[in-house]
Amino acid sequence: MAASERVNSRQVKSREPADRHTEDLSAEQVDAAVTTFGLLADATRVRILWALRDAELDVATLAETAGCRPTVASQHLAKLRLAGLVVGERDGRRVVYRLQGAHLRSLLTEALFHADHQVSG
Amino acid sequence: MAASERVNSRQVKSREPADRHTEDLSAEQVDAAVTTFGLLADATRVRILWALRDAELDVATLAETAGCRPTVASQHLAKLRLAGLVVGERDGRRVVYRLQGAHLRSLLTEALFHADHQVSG
DNA sequence: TATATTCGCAGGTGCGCATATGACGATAAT
DNA sequence: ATTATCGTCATATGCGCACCTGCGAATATA
Repeated sequence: MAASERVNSRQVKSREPADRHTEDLSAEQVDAAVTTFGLLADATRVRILWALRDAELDVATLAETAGCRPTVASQHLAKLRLAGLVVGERDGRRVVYRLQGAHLRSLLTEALFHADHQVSG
Repeated sequence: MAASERVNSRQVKSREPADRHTEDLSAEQVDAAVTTFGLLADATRVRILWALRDAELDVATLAETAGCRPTVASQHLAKLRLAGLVVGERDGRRVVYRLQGAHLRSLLTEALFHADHQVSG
């Protein structure tokens, strides 16, 4: 970012989430959304998250489903885990991952539905 | 899951969107979603798109809103236009942009609501 | 004048590779 | 029987390298 960036001084603080959609965006909100979008901007991660949409799977299974090597899947899962999008639980030698929160699920559905519209439209 | 599951041959044509969410993802679908996510993985573009959520604005206004220079805003708008997320119409010397399709709107709302949850949670 | 396009550069990211950590099973020594 | 050691499988991590992307500056176009 340039040093002379005009800071969007939004001092509105206490608003209901009901009319949040009318509000301007806070920097943290944009940052969080951008981070999530950035993580979703990868085919392998999308396939991994989609596989985790309705199941808890280990790294090897996710790798096979996503069509990548377990090492690569592990790297992606580490990023997703650090971002709080997934959680992993040890089960013996394996680690079983699952989605964190319901928002991501609906977000994925919405996005891929939108994508399907774009493809066939 | 056996080892012999590979290319999602896209022969399923007539499916209801209702059980689409149970389907496997096609490569084109993933590609389209990843492209969209990639475009949304930028703070300036998110702010631009959010500003276009319920209004039609020109480049200068969008630049001021997004906190960037008009040149930069134009570059972002060019990408968004090429991807079909926005459309621009000439109005004299200016070009007025607007969102294309309702899916993007709901996707933005969903994502930023998710982001807001992450921030305050 | 307002937008658009092109080019060059710095920064970020995914992948392949090698390696480390951790857990389970088997086997052998005490 | 206990435990110590080895080997292996599953996952995680660090490194180097191409590749992509956003910004700035200059230029073109309407």
